[in-house]
Amino acid sequence: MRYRHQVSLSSPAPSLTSAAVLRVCDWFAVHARELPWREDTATPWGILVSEIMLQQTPVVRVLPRWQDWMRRWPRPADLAAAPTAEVLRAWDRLGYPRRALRLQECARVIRDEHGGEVPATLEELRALPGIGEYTAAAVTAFAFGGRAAVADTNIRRVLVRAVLGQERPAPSYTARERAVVAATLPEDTSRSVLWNQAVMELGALVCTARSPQCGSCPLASACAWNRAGRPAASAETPRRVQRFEGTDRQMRGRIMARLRSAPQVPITMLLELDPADPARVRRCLGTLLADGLAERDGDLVSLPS
DNA sequence: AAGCCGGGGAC
DNA sequence: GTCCCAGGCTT
Repeated sequence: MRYRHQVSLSSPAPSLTSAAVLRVCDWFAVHARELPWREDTATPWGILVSEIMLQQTPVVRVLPRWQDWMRRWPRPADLAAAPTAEVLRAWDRLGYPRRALRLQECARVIRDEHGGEVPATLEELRALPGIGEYTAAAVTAFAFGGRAAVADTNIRRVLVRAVLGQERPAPSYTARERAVVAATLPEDTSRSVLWNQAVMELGALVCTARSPQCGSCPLASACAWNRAGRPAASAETPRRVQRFEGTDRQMRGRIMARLRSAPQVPITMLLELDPADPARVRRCLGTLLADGLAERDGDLVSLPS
């Protein structure tokens, strides 16, 4: 285990009672949404694809893209062999298209180094492109039934409220939070898988960021934040939400949308995306070319072949 | 630890 | 207009 993951034994992390854990699992059995990547027929590959698509992207927007994607590329080898331009078009407007590039790289590594099968261990998953700490744990748990501490934005928020009594997590995943997530994870493996799913769903449906429905929460009586009167977060931890309007990120998105719409696009047409500032378009196009999201052939730009 | 990377819907 | 969404990668 790496040093920064170690927890001081002198201050054991607070946790939840086993009764509270059971209440959340019971709640999940009744209220869980029916999502296609949760069906018994879902493959590890399908679950991995869903996790990548769901990174910073709401479920409702992922659903149709995932269905099309899995119908088209049901196995890693199928995606590995696809033209990258088609992969990026299928990604459509899910956002952060570098995820689509990494997903295809991921498929190629799985084909070339794992015999075409999604690896089942945390370490092997974490080594795949586009798979970080969260996704490796999620695939371990949800695709292979392994015991792993899953910590997405929902689980972090629920546990920070219920255990630490704060309205919302810090911007970065702190060692303190990590200790709470680990301490709360049930020892029993199958119970841990259910727990991860249940807390995540609770955060998505009840313990939401904006208007938590504490009245119908199975943790209400155990929740430190609720018991304290749901105090607002201190102003010391500012939101630092990223601006979008007028940024390079927005322009990159506009360029990508234009590239998806035709086999090739003249640079002159791309420059018209911001007639007042063609230098900005050129700068953004440059970063897209550097990222491998676009290709240039003379005056023509296209998605990568 | 901080900054960057899309896009859309809820408020 | 603000905030949020099953995060990851680079510096």
